[in-house]
Amino acid sequence: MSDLASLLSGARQRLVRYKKGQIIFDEGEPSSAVFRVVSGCVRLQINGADGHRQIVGFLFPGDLFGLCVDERTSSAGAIGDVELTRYALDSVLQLSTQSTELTFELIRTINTQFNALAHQVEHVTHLPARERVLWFLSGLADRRSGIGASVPLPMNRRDIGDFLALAPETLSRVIKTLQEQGIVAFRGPRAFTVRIPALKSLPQPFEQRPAAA
Amino acid sequence: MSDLASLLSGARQRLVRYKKGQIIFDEGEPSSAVFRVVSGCVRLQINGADGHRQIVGFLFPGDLFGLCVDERTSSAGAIGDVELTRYALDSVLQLSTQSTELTFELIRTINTQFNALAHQVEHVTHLPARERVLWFLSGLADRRSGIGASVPLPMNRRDIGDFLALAPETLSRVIKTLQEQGIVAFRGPRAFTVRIPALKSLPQPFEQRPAAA
DNA sequence: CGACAGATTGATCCGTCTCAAGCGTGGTGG
DNA sequence: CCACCACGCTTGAGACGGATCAATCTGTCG
Repeated sequence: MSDLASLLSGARQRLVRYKKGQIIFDEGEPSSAVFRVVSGCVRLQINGADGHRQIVGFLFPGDLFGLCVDERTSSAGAIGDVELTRYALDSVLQLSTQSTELTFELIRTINTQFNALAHQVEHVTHLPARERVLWFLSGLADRRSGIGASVPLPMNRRDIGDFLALAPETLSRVIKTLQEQGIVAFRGPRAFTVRIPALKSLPQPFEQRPAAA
Repeated sequence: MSDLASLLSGARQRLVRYKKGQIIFDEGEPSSAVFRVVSGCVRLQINGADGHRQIVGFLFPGDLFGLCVDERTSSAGAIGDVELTRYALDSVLQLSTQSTELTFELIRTINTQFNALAHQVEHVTHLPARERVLWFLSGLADRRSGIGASVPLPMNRRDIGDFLALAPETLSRVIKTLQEQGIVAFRGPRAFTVRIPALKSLPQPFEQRPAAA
């Protein structure tokens, strides 16, 4: 399992920073770079005409995103302050013609994201609110810390709602119920603990990183 | 704009046929081939634990699908009888190390599908039933024939419902209303005409093929 | 000419959204 | 250092869209 970061070390790159709420790129823009999260959290989103927003993915440190051939197919924004490695697109594609490994990893990456999104649709459309939230929280916990530990929640309720297709009010109510039932425990709105491993059978909302950190 | 079919002509391939309802591959299986639709229609789907099903894409002649690195990340099934070109995966990857063009097109293809899925989520989660159906039908019409002409509908109501996250009953009711309003006209359950171009601003539910047939 | 799957229609129920109002907290400026 | 303000989060009451359950209709194929 080769590491994307080292495979990309030969590409033209630089470290970039974005502040909370800043837009990294917008749907429709010409695509000229690929990014990798160094620290912080990024959201991929589709902006509906009516002002509604659908978040199609959260990216965490180590994740690659923004690999589009011509146009950006979604928008990306910083959830909190973030640091990213920005790779010039032509340079990455260039490099991939010389490294089968890289090509392979690139395809794997997009594939993984497609997979995650496909399952997101499945869950968001077929699961009731309570199960959606549980799926999200336990998925986050699995990826970020593990059951039992305190898990940081970088995004706010609206972000979570826009990911799960729930109104913030509904989300809040569901979380309250979940706490009353002792299934999760919140320490403030931005950190929680999953008490009961519960539905381990649920697929994960985030890519299970194969390697690397 | 290079043609995927010709770029793949050097890969190990053969023509395969599936009959109506047959499974082409199942989620979790090892991935050993990529397919291209020759004739008929294929659905990509995620099977939920509770028997629910989410269709994450319909594939039409010319479309490439099933490019997964290790495991199949979704299931694929034949909607009617279909003919596919089956390319051996190792052979395709092998070829892509020699052809930058192919690598490029491969990435573009997955990218396009990710894009389509992302917008599907947006529409299915934020649009009311009526708009969802309209989006689907006019998207199909645009891709398959053009407004005004009679458009074949290869899939049944359940398939459409599972794509739009609507119960077949609701779908049926919406279609009835749309007909009464003179917006669409059905000639039997498997062919329709869009009377009013209506909301052209809606993004398309299917990849707008850049080239090829 | 049956038989069966798919499609339609009807009546009712329930989950979630919406609108509206409180609450808490962190940040800012006096 | 404290008071204020603004934003995010929570809580409540009500409305509504779509799901569900159940029955009937239609076309299609043997």
